[in-house]
Amino acid sequence: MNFNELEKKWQKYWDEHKSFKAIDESNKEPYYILVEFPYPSGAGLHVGHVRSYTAQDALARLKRMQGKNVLFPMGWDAFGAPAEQYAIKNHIHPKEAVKENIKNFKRQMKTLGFSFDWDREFSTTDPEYYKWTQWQFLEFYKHGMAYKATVPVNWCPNCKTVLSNEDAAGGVCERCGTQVVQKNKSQWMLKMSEYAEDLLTGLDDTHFAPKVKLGQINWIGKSIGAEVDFKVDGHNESFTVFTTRCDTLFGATYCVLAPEHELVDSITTPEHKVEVKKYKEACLLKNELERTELNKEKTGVFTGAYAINPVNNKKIPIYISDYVLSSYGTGAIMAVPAHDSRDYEFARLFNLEIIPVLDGGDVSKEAYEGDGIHINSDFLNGLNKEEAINKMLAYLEEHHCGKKKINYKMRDWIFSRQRFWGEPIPMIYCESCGWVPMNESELPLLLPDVAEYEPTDNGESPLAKITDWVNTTCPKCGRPAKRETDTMPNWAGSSWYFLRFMDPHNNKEFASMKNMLYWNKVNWYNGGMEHTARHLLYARFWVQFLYNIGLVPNKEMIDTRVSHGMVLGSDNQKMSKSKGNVINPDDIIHEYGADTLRVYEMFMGDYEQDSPWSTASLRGCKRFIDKVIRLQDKVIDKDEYSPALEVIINKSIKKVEYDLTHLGYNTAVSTLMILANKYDEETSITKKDYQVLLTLLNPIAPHITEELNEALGFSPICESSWPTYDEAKTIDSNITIGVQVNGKLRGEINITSDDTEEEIKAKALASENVKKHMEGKELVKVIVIKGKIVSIVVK
RNA sequence: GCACGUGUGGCGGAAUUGGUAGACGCACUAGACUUAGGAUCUAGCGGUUAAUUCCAUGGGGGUUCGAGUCCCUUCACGUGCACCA
Repeated sequence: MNFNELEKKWQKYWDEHKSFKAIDESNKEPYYILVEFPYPSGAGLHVGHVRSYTAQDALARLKRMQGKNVLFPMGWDAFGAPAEQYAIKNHIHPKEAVKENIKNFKRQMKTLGFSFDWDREFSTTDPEYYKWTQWQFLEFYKHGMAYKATVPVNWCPNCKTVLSNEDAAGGVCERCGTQVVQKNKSQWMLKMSEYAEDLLTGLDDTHFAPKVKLGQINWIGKSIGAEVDFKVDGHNESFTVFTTRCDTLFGATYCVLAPEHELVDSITTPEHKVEVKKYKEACLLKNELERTELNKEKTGVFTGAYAINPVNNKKIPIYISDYVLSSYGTGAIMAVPAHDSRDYEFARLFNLEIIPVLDGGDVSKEAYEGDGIHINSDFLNGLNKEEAINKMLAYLEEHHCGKKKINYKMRDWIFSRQRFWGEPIPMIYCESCGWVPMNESELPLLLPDVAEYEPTDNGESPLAKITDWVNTTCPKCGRPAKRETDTMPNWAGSSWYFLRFMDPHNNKEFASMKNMLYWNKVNWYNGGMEHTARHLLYARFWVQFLYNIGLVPNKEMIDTRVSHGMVLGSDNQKMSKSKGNVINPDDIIHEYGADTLRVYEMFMGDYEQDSPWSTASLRGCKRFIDKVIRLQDKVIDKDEYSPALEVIINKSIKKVEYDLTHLGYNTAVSTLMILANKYDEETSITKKDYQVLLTLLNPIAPHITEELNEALGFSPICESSWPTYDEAKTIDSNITIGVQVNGKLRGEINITSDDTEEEIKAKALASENVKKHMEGKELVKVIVIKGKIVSIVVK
């Protein structure tokens, strides 16, 4: 039978026997393995998907054999811009395109033999699913967590559309090349910043990889500092700055406001008005990333106004500059040019005063990070950083001009998109009642069928053009009202899909507490490195909110998060059509079989690192599978391990089991290659020897191993148990270790497991080459590391 | 710029976490079998040397009996940075 036939045969077997069905509330211990569901693009499954799905599939198959009730689901994250773009181009409803793409993705996944529980499949675009996404949005709203605010967006005046930062890279529209401007838009926001501290502390309840935790921590960006109030000279107004170093206040020689700061217009003196206006306009053309680029030349203008430094009443000038962001802190800073490189650069540019307040070098000497004691600082002189901060905080609070303040970089979540292909936000605007939530009973609010998907002239979602849909009545007062035409971001549906998998067909709740309590948490969540900051943070925020209103059982619903590297083209670059380096899994499966592709993708390199494609290396994996097949000719009918193979078999079971649960897929494969090579050296192997190899390989290459196992007369591996190993039999009785003299390897000795330290020492000193290198020297000491090495020190 | 990650043979990568650097695989070389080979088998495969001689894990320094692994410093590349998913 050729591999394509036998793969189909087993895929059919698994389907018909529902071999991978997860049973709600079974007596077995639950184990929930989640791999990020894909965006079903027209390009079909990427070999990168194959890598991570195979890895999780292997884990799922292992855990099932270990007696766990495994939940390993798959679905589709199908809302989003690409489908909408495709629809605009081809005048086809995204719904139709998505249906086709899902069909193709699913076909491909089936040919790879992934052990998903297909009974739990859904798409975020299913009304039965997005009904609950909308319902949850209403919960956010009802609990005061959703609100409208005006925020600047990237706007292309030519395409008349809102652009992502990515589409507006370099300040020009990616599609038409027009200069992008910043435009204010009223958007729905979720109060994620309120959860900053909880999202930070919640990490303690998870087992995310350290770098994943760090990503979360950095995104949240907590900093402890102070707010300091500055009066504007000659005005009644004052403004507040945020600083993490209030102890350097005596060194503050000027202030900078963000160009958008609300005070700018009122404090600017008449003779500076024109210049300030011009500068503000220029800033509108830049996005945040460009503004904060440190290596660019600092720019700014003087407002003509002065602030009063609250600790010494000195008049210091107020500038505006785009290196200060309105979105961080208070949108205003006090500048301490002696100890901050950005402030220093700015001060040099405008010839502003520089007063060092920390001993031990100023910024011009490139040594400003040192926390020297305070100088030129009145009551802080002689104090170190911590003492000075505390004393300054006490001073500020006592004089009512500042206070301790914790600041977070993380902002509220902008939840509106001016797009068609997303979940409609179930809110209605009524002239007399304002924003009114839809009645829950009317959910889902369906996306209408329309012919045109282009945005409107003022950048609103195409939904705004569908007056039938937009015009409705106010749920509160019954008068004519209009629906919100913005839709939700793609992140919405993926923020809670893992909960739905626990109870995917529930039409009364998004998921029952009963099911969520049974499955408890996602034990193992795999996804791309690029999602470890945002998607994970959004999902955790969403869950924590649901937890706080009593709808989910745990504050954190994801226990372990791991991430995978990309599969690059053979040219070591990201695969892309334009580079012509794309590998289509269909072609590989057809020519080499799914098992070969699976083994290769596990073997190709460190799972967490990017790895380039190599068809030559893939062929090597095909040879390995062929070797495993050939080994069946050596099988003799005997139901115990060959004595000569017992140790390596026990070692291999242990190693493969460890590797499959610790992201060591490549070394799991190499362990099995070594085992197969060892078998190959024998003239015969027993049935049991062969069976254990097939079982260990099964999670990675499920089809061929089932076939060979069946030929042995055994029942299917997917219904069997994972082999156990005997720790005592994983240790070789004779091993070779190295002997070093003064740190250099000078010989090898054979030792047995019951050699004493003295015996090992004696063997080492008796070794010919060792003796040669010790000649005429005085023995200082001999270090014996059991089972590893002997190190001899001579003088 | 900030954050994170990565640098080991011709290539992908191993290294039990401080203990024989280069497992396993690819590519390559020589040979065997062969009408044939993208098959199989055997041997070799970091550089260097008369030599298990010396040098080698991006570069430089340090700690240690011993460093790819720890510390300091430096260079290069990759990824993310809030409307791509």
